[in-house]
Amino acid sequence: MNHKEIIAYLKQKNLRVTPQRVAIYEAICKLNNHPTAENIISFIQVNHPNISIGTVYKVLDSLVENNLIQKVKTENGSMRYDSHLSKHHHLYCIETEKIEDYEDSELDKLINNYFKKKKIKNFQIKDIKLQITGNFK
Amino acid sequence: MNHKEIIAYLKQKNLRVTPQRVAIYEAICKLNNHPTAENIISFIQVNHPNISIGTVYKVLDSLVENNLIQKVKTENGSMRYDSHLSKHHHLYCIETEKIEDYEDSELDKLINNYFKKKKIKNFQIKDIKLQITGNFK
DNA sequence: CTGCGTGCAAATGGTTTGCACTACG
DNA sequence: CGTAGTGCAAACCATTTGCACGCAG
Repeated sequence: MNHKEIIAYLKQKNLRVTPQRVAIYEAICKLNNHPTAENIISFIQVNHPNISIGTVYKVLDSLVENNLIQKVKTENGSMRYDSHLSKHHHLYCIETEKIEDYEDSELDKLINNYFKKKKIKNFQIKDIKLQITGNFK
Repeated sequence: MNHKEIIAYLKQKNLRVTPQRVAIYEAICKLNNHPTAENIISFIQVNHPNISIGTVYKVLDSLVENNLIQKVKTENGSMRYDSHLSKHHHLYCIETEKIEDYEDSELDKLINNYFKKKKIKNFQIKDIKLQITGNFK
């Protein structure tokens, strides 16, 4: 998604278009693979030296609220952000702490079918996410 | 697991038996359902008024390292502890933030079989955990 | 113009750390 | 007795908040 498209997208979502918002959203798109707030900040500070950390967090929150991005929590507690919106699971690399998206509609179907037959008692399922840990080869 | 058994268990794991350790491990067993460090501290402080927060965290770390308990991270980033060691998944209640264990060897078998056939390219799976979110009825 | 968005700096909160002291084995 | 464990308080670090100013609509 390029600059113009981002601006159009923000407008369409009824968000005020500010240079900071555009930059932050652009950063998340370019920094593929779940950047932390820190990653985003240092990426942006190249072109926006006076953007403030507080602002970044505020913008991230509003992007999450308006469903432009998703928040992913990690093993060590810090948050990561993902511009990839469709339902997906995550691969966690034990060694490098890298996180990658994993989409697999066949697997989703399998699991959904399983829970269609076998309900969990006293619990109504809303969503199922897999955390797959291992190593990239 | 009662007091005596806990002491025996710690010994068997080559851990020094101190009143603090016993109390903390006992607290986690009794406070079924994934207490936070804070939950544990306030539970223990009834009988051990001068136990220190730092100590609790240190003991929790050593119990985790020695495989007496497991660490579970939550949505909001704080850690929870679980004396339940066998492989299991988690049910997250959206409304109450309650976490419950979910064991289902049939499901595990299904998923393992699936990934035996369909490998993820460039990734070697070590473990798979499901986060099932929804509501308790 | 009006109010949302921003920058700054201080506050927060859960967790960690350093160090002198204590007590388990 | 020697060393691992403890208590305390200060440090950490990612994130949040409050407030005055600035800019988008």
